[in-house]
Amino acid sequence: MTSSTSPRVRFAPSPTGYLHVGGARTALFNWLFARHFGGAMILRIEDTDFERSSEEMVEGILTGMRWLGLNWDEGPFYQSRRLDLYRATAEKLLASGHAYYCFCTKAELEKRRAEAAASGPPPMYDRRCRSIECNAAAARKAAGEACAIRFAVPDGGSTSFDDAVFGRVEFANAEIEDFVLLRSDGVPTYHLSVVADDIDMRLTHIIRGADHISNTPKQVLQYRALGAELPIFAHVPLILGPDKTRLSKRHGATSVIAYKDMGILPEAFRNFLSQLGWTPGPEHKDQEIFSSEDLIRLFSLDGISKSNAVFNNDKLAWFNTEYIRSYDTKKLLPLIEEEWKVCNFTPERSPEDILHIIDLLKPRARNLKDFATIFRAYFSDSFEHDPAAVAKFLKDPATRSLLAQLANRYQQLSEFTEYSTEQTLRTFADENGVKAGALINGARVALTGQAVAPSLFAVMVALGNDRVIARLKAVEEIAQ
RNA sequence: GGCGCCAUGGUGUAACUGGUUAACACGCCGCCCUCUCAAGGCGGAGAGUUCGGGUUCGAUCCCCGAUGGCGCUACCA
Repeated sequence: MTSSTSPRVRFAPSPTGYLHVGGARTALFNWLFARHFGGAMILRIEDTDFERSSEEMVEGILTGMRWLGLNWDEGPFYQSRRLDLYRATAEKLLASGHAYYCFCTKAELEKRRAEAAASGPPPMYDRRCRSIECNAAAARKAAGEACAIRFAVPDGGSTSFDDAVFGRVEFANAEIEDFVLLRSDGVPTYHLSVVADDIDMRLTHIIRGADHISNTPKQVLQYRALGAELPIFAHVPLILGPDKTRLSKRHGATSVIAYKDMGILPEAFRNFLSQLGWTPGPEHKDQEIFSSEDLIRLFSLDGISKSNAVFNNDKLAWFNTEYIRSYDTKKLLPLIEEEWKVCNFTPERSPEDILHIIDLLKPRARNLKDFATIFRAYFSDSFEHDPAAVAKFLKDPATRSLLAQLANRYQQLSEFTEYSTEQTLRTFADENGVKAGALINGARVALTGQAVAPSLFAVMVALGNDRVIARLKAVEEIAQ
């Protein structure tokens, strides 16, 4: 592929908040598209709203992208450091008669808007400054009067574009306001800076949220006025909460990092996000688990859906268990160690034992946090017994007493294997006329603190005879 | 309000350019397995494709309208 046909895309978040799931998916789609075609992914920080932007949020966004494994090829570029480009672009538009100075102050505009709203008509800018003669306007500006620069939207006709997802979209020019390009303080608005940057950065495809569809004609108008070639627009449907309103804090976690903190695997989250509003086509309709390589190979704009998608936590949880289950244990270990660190938990087992235990446990883990909470007993002697589990399987004094006696049998065992431990327990149960199940269930709680665990005898071997014996002997001390 | 977009079970999606008992996954229910729970196996409930017209031999698919949802409507992005 030659460089002229190699696509260039960008993710352009505004650092007014952390990376949220909608933004993450937009970033993911851009990334998949770039990687699929061997193009370039550019990261641009849209921080022209100085009030609301912060360096901390930029860091948060970068952290989120790194967590998801979405790397970029150029940037991050900061719009706040490219002000000259925007001013020059505005000047160009001014010089070619596509823009004009507007001396209306913000207060005046607000007042007029309020009045207009009362009487009915849509509160669009009335274009009053458009009729000020060029020279007169220049003179006023030279005299020090504050002014913004507005784009002069054509009077009649319409503006349209062909969206790669939505098809042809058309807006009557009469519906488009003479929007501000450059504020009176010389800072560009979004409308100006996106276009100036998208042109300057030679972007070929603009993949972004569908909330920008209505802004697009304003941008198309600028491309034309600037004599620039239009990129291909691809608007991605929005991600909604369970109540079908736009995903927000009300619905719980919106920051991508919150999902990391919840114990979600980045690969699982990425796979889940990829399925929101995109499908690889009918030949893969029975498949939902896709590796990054699959996703990159299969991704295309045609697979993007037009309707909004609802974020489903259950489905995400399912992806997560699938990924944990099949994750390479050695690669899982550092992620689990991170969870331990967060919980101030220190394992007391050897590295080999830890690997073996993770292997045993990962098929039934729901998330990474499990290893630092309900699975503690496998890694350390300091763990709590779940009161509900104790009440269910250890409330009978006879069971407790038998389990303590069982410890003595295990003490005499010459080899401690799944087979020998099971035989010992079953024989012991027979001799005492109780069901093996009762002892197994009780032992499970005594050994792991939980009513749920892998096969008991596999657990015993993983724990080792010393711990098994000690914990069984201590069964009477477990609080009821 | 105006403008734009969208509309398949509870959720995510499939159904080649109109012809299928409308498919798959998550979730839900039941059974099997069994030392618990997951997993796994088997089975089930759940949509006639938002509604109403039209075109057609035939519409989830094309057209019109309605309804609903979402988006935009700032010197925010």
